[in-house]
Amino acid sequence: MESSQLLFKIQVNSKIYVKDPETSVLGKKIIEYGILLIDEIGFEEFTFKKLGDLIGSNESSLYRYFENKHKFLIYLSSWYWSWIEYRIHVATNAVVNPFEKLTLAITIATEKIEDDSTTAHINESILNKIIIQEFTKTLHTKEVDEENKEGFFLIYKRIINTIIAFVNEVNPDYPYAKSLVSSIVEGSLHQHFLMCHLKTITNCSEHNKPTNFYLHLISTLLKK
Amino acid sequence: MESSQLLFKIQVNSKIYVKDPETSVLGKKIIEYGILLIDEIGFEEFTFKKLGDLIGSNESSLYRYFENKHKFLIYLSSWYWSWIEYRIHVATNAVVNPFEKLTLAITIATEKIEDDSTTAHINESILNKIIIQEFTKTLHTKEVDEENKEGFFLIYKRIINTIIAFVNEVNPDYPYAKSLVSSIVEGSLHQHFLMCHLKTITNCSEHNKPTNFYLHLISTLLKK
DNA sequence: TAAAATTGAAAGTATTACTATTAACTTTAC
DNA sequence: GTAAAGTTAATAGTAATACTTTCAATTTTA
Repeated sequence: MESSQLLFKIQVNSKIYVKDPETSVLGKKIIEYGILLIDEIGFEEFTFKKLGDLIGSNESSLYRYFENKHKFLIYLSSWYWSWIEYRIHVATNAVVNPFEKLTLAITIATEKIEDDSTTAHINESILNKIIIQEFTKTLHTKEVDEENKEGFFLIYKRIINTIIAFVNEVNPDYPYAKSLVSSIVEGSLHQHFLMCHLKTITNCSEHNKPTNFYLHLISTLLKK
Repeated sequence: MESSQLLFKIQVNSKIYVKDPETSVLGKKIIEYGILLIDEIGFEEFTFKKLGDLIGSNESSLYRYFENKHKFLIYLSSWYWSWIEYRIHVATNAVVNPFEKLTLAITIATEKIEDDSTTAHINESILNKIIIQEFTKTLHTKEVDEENKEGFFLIYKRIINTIIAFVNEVNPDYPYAKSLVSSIVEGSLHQHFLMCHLKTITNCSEHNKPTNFYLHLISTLLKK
C-alpha cells in the first residue's frame, strides 16, 4: 500500500483548500465521508454542518480545511481528474501506435469506475458517481473566469489537451480536435447521467457503454 | 403582434407553476425581469426577494406563481425548448430531403440566439445565455427522476426524439442515433460555454461556430 | 353590487453559511 | 521536561435565505 501511494501523487492546486486535508486524520475523514454524504443527499442538500455531525466534528473545524462547499467540490473534482490523468499516463506511456493511445485514453476517460483500492480513504467508484452528477456545477458559476485564472481547472484542461494531441497524431487534418475531445470528456458524463435518469434519449446501457459510442465515433470520424 | 402570438403557443407543463404567469401583468413581469436578473447575478445568487425588490412586488407574491427558484428555472427552460421546437417545426415542415431537415434542425438547436421580437416580455437572446449557463442545473438534482415522471423535461426530450428520427431517415444503419443527438443538443450548450470561459479547449469562436462543428460531424458520421 | 380572486405588507420560522472567541489538547523546540 | 506554538473543538453569534402565514386593500367577475 505504501508503495502504491508513492507512485501516485495527486496534485491538487493548493489555492483550493485552506489546509491540505491529506495532512491530518480529520482532513482525510472530511474527504472520505464528504464523498459518501454528497452521494447520499446530493450537493444542494450537503452542508458542512451535516458532514460535521456525521464524522463527530464541529462545523467550524471543517471550515479550517475548505472555505465553502463549492471549493470542496472543486477539490474532489481535481482529485478525480488527477487520478484519471495518472491512469491515462500509465496506460499510454509505453504505447507507440497513436490510435491505440487514443483508444486507451478515451476508454479511461469515459468508462464507469469500478471500485479501486489505491487510496484507503477514497472510494473512486462513488467519487465517479459524484463527478457524473455534480461536476458541471464546478464550472457553471459566476466565478468561473476568476477560478480558471487561479488554475482550479488546470488538471481537467490538461487531460483534454493530452487527448487532443493524440487525436492530432491520428489525423492531423481533422479540423475540430479540441471541440471533439472536450465534447467526449464532458459528453460521456452526460451519457452516464442519461443512462440513469433519461434512458429514452441515449443508446447507452449496461451492455452498450458510452465508451463504445465514443470509440465508434472517433474511428469513423478520424478515418483518413 | 397578435397574429404572431396566435401562431406560436408555448406549451409549458402546468405542474411547473402554481399560477400561470402568462395570465397576469405581474406574472409576465416575473418572467421578463427574472430572465434579466438571473443573467446579471447568476442562478445561485438569484432569489425571489431580490426579484421582488426589482419589480416592486413582495416576495410572497412571487411565491404565488412559482414554488421555488428551481421550478422557475424549469419554467424558463421549458419555454425556451418549446420555442426551439416550434422553430424547428416551422423550418422543416415543408422540407422533403432528410439530410436537409437534419441540417436545419441541428442549426436551430445549436445556434446562438440573436434577439427576436416574437414575444414582448421575453428576450430570447438573454434567455439563450441563461440556458447555456444554467440549463444543466435543472437536470442535476436529486429530484430528477420524480420530475421526469411529472413530465417536466418532456419538450426537451421531444426535440431530441424529433432529431433522432431525422438521423434515422438519413442513415438507418447508424447505431447510436439517440446518443449522437442527445450529445449534440447538450454538447452545443457546452461548446458555447467553453467559447466564453475555457477558450483553450474548444475550436469554436465567433467565426467558427458550434453549429459548424456539429454539421461537419454529422455529415462525416452519417455518410454511407 | 356582492362575491371571489388577487396582491401587498408585515411578521415569523427554520436553516444556511459563515465568523469570532476562548479553552483544551498536541506537538516541537531548547 | 517544560514552555511556547500550533491545532482542534465547543459555543455563541450574525446576516441572509427560503420559505409560510395572516390580514387588509384592491381589483375582477358574475
